Amino acid sequence: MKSHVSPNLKKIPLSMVFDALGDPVRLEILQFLLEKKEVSCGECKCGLSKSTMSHHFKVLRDAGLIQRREQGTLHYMSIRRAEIEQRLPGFLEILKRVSGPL
Amino acid sequence: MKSHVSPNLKKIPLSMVFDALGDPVRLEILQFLLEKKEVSCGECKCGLSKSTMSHHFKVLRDAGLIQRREQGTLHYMSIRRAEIEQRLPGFLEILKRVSGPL
DNA sequence: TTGAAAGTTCGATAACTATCGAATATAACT
DNA sequence: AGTTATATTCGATAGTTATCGAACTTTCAA
Repeated sequence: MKSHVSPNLKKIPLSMVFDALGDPVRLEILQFLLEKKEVSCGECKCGLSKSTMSHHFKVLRDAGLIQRREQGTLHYMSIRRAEIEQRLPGFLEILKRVSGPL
Repeated sequence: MKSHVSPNLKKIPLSMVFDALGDPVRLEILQFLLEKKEVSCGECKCGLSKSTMSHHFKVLRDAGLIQRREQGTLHYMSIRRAEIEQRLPGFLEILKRVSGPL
C-alpha cells in the first residue's frame, strides 16, 4: 500500500505537520534543505543510521513538507515550498531566521 | 521540584515547541486562547477529562507557549505573545489565519 | 552476471505519550 | 470545621515513536 503520491498539504492535519517538526533531527534536515535546495539522503546523515534517516524523511514526506525525486539510485529531497507557503504563509522564512537550539 | 517559573522561550529547543503544537487538542487550546486572550482551565475542556487537559496545559507551559495566572482556585492561561513574537516573529498570526484540519 | 552503492522495509526494543480515574491540594464559602 | 469548586499529581495502560542492524530492492558499473 505504498502511495508514492505526495499528500496534499491542505488536507493534512496541522498537528501532523507540527509533529513532524517536533524532532531535532527533522528540524536539522529541514534547515539543511532550506539552504541546499535539494539534497540526496546520503548527504544528510546527522550521525544516524541510514534506516533512521529514512524514517525521518518519511515522516517529513507524510506531513507534506518535503518531496522526493528519484534519479537512478539517488533520492533527492526538497522542500515543498509552494504548498507550505500557501497553507502557512511566511512560515519557511521564520524557520530560516529562527535562533536558539533545535 | 515544581518550579512555577515560566521557562525562557529563547532557551527552549525549537523541536520542543513544535512538539507541543503537534497535537490537535493543544492546537485547539491555542486557537481558543488566540481569540479569548485569557481562559480558565474549565472553559476549555475539549471533551476530555480534567487530568488530561491539565497535562496538555503543562506541555504548552513547558514549551514556553503559555503562562498561568492563579487567582483563588482559578488558573487563568494565556499565550506568551511577546516571547513568541520575539523568537518566531509572525508565527501567531500564521496560526490565527491557518485553514484546514487541526 | 556479479558486485557495489543508495535507500527502503522489517523486526525488535527502549522510551515516550495521551488518556483515564483516584487521590491530593488549595481556596472560598457556609 | 466541613463542604464545594478548581485544578494538579499519581499510577496504570494502551498506543506511538526513535533507534538500530539485517534483509531486501533497484540501479548502475565492471
